Amino acid sequence: MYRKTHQTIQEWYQQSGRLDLPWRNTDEAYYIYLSEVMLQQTQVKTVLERYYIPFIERFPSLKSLGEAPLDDVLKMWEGLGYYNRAKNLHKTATLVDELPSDIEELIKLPGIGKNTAHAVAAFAFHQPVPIMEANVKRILCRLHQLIKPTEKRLWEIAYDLVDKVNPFDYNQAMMDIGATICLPRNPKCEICPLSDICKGKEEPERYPEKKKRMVPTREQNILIRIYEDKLSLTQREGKFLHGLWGFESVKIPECASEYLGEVTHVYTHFKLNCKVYLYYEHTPEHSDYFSVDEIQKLAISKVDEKIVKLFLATM
DNA sequence: AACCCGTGGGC
DNA sequence: TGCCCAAGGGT
Repeated sequence: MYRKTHQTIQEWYQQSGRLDLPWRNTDEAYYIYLSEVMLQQTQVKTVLERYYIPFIERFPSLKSLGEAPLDDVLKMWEGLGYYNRAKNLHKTATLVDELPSDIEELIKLPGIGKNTAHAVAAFAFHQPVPIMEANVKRILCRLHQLIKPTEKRLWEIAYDLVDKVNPFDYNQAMMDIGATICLPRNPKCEICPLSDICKGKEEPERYPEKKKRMVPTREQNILIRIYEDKLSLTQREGKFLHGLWGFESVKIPECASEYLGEVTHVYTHFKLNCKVYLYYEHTPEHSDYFSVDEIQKLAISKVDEKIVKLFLATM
């Protein structure tokens, strides 16, 4: 089954695949696992140019990662987004000495879902299983003209199509085909190695259904408390920007505070509009205070980075 | 199943 | 510009 298709995919991969990606040229399971977590909902270019190598240099082994303070891990993750990934990565490093090879064991670890478990199994342990990320999903939808498929159906198709002889190259190839040929818009069907078995190539952009997003706007008042030339920041505790340091959000700014200006930021699900106020404390409150230099050593989010810049620009 | 969780690329 | 979207996981 699919013998010819598998051969075509393998030939395409050797000719046109992204063979030089660093996580494709290592046997170290930790390095492969790390790449899978960093690449969740994150483009290859971002991970490749700014995060993957520095993170490995700072935390060269699962052991060193587990022994490090979470704040250090978050600092290396700063700017990459979805910070629960860093928290779960660190947690997993404290739980195991080595990554398990079984999908059932991998999926029990925090931050490893069905896809990442399959990816680690296929790429680190060369198991004959398919993966199921954004590129593969789009390809499978087009191959079978699926507009809004269930996860179950997608996995059935994936297991049917996977090349069990060379699952590593097959899975890497599928992602490359999705990233360079089977594009969301204007796919290059005329040069696609899968075009022989693709039922959706006449109207590829019909599959799968586009996501529609609501982007409401939220208003916030940010209060920068200053005491002896140092700024007050607190470490966030909820799910949002977990573990990162940031400025305080208040309902009503202190009446003696000075209006600095506005900062905006766009997230996936909402737009944030911050009015920033400055307030000089007479006595220190129960939060920590940092100089601008000291703030550089903390892990903070993009919004708070913008707020620091606004503060510096108005001084 | 649907929603929350960040940031930046690319058009 | 504004919008879609990216090697998803947790709930």
